[in-house]
Amino acid sequence: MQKRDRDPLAADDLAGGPFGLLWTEPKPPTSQRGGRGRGRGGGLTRDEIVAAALRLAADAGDPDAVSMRAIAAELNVGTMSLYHHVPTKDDLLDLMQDVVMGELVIADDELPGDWREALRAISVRTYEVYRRHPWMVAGGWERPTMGPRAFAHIEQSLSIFADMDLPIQQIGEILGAADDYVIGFVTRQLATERAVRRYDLTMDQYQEALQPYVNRMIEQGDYPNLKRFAGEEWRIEGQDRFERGLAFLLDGIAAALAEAR
Amino acid sequence: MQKRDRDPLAADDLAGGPFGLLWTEPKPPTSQRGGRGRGRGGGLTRDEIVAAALRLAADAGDPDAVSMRAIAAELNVGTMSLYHHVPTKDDLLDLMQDVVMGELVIADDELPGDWREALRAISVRTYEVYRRHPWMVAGGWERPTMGPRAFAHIEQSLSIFADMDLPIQQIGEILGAADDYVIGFVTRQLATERAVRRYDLTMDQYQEALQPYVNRMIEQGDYPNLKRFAGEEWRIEGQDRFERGLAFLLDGIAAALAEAR
DNA sequence: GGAGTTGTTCGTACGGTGTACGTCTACCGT
DNA sequence: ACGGTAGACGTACACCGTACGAACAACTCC
Repeated sequence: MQKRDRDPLAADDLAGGPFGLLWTEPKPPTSQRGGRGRGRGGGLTRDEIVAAALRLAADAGDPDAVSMRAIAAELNVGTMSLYHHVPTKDDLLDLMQDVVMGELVIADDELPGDWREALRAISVRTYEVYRRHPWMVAGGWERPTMGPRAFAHIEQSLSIFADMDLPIQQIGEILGAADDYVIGFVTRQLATERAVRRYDLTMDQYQEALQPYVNRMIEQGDYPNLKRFAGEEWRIEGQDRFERGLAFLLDGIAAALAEAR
Repeated sequence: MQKRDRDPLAADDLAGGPFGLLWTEPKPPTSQRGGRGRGRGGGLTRDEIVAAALRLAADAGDPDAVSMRAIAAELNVGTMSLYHHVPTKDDLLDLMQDVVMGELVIADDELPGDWREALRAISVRTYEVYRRHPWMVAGGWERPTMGPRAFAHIEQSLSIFADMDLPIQQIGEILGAADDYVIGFVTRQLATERAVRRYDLTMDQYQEALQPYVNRMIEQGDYPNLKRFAGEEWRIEGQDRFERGLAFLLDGIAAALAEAR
């Protein structure tokens, strides 16, 4: 994916910096038409493209399934037609990402009042959303999401500390740490699953294959501590471990907040 | 990158499962020769390939710089020659990854005796290593590293809890949480930097461009909490924030360990 | 109504990727 | 001396993102 030439002095750039391009100047929804023939107002919209891309990414769990050609085929449209609505594939990924960011926002009446529970809820939600959209972890991430829905998410995250009068710096540290943990967990979990899929195994088969290999390594190397646990069942767990690690983090944050008081 | 056909019943597979292939059956170091002409014993070795790939990945920070053609060119060798020493590019990434895993291991006399300080040291080291090798975060990750050097790293991680008599399950949770946090942090940090590079800006320019955009968003939307902090300086920090978040996590772990006692 | 403008679609082409397949060559064991 | 073979290599295929420019329908203006 090579960088596209961008005139740094283009009017749009001056208007809103690199950020304004996508979000502040949405293409007007061209008048719908039945057919998709050539000519003006062909009915193809940016939203349609984003939706199709999301559909492709969801159907195949594989992020590579999202290619400009595939999206175009999905919409019965020439590949290059897409580029009139989206400057670059990276930008398209940004747009997709922002749609997903919408799923991060928790309904107001479901957000706990206690900051700890609220942050836990948001983190769990984030975890679930990333699991639902693995391409967001593997692909994209070219730009820290700055679309409108991302703002809504950030706003909600900030709101849970609203009545505590903390400096923004500290809030940023806390929210950042939680985000880091979540996406780290998902990244590693997805990596394991991709590894399993690479050999067309199930998770159980993978574990079974891993065991004798590890034993062999232990035998022929000097690993006293590994050896100590060699016999025991060693499971790669899912959401369980996620909650545990998150609890560590939240406890640590709580301690820091209590101390500062 | 499409999956390569793999005969699931091949002899090697049965010997060591999917794991044995790369690590337990290294190609013998063929007798070195001066020239690289055709014929037997051409002097090209797996180690050489891995080294060249690492060199390429390091020179250009870009993980895309590592292509089979580029590696071959670096070695003055035909592209397809590489495939006699490495089954797949993914496997090559695994090999590269394992070399880097070697950098994770801390010299024994530098590893603190206290578990907390030791885990901190390992996490910081991990952070530094991933920063040095950004391609490991963006690329690879197809298989949780299981090479010899990875074992050394795991062994060292386990060693810091050796005298505490904890169940393996709990140790796994703790080490896993630390790893998750670290790679999450690096992933997000690298993402930001890649975003900045996408528009050929420096970090400062990026921050400058971000500010007015955020302000504009705040003005035209309903973001009371964001608004509260709108005026304040908001910096995207580096290692500082890493240490802070890590401290949260370690504090939480310490609390859990103290309670169990 | 005719002419020009403008917005959109789309075909072709370029340079890149990973790698399957078959061929060639120089060494090795006999 | 000679066949077998390990290893290097050329070609080709199917994919990717996207630059470029032509084709065309609808709108605006005279």
